[in-house]
Amino acid sequence: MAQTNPPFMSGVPELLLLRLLTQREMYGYEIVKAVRLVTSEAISLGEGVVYPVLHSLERSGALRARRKPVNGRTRVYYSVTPKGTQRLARLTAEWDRVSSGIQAALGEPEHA
Amino acid sequence: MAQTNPPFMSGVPELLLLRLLTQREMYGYEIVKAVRLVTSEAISLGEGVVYPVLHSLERSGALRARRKPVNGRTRVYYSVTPKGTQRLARLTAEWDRVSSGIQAALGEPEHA
DNA sequence: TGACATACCTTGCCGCGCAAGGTAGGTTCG
DNA sequence: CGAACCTACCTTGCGCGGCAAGGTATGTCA
Repeated sequence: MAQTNPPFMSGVPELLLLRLLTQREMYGYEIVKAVRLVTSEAISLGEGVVYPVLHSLERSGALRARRKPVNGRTRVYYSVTPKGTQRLARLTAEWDRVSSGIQAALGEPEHA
Repeated sequence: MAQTNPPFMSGVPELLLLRLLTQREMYGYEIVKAVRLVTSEAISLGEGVVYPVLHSLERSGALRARRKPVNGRTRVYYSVTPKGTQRLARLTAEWDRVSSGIQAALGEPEHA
């Protein structure tokens, strides 16, 4: 009863974060709000999603973290490494595959 | 620590099955193969996904089951009830929202 | 007889995504 | 100076969705 590979629909938060960070360096709290913005409120990831994903991406070498004091408060800025760029490419391709597959299914005539 | 509402990316198997069954009455084993077909191999749902979803949709009144002997073997054909049609509409709308949100995020310029 | 396809089903579990809660500094305002 | 609220970071705990695996039974064809 092994659960070998991840469910086919997962990994979207990861995809979104990598994509955002490709455009510019950002910190967690900022990302939480940016996600709502760029997805036109369609998707809202809480901090309980964002921070863990950030940490795991850093651990796997897809992101680099840089602590930076701003106004006497510390922010952790993340930027995408080459490894992260690769990962983004893989996730994007997979997303395209899956979503266009679903689109195809939905696009079929209502009655055969 | 309550888990109130379902994760934003879930319910795709349900969506797919309802959509297929809208086109014609089908039985489980047939659906397993149909999903691969209509999604151009992009998505493959095993029987361990399909049957439980079928049962839960029936329990909730979205599907009606009809046992029908074919070649001395019994098949269970499922068809969509009005309730199921409503559910399909809701799921489709939600999928459109989410997937176009992601599309928007992915479509942004690589560097700001 | 064995192998393979059809056709149904359930069990068990992994891990994603999430709500909730916790810490701490900054500002604003009465 | 306390209260209320925003910024900014974090972890804990868990529900449940999706899945692999395994189980039953009939049909069929070499």
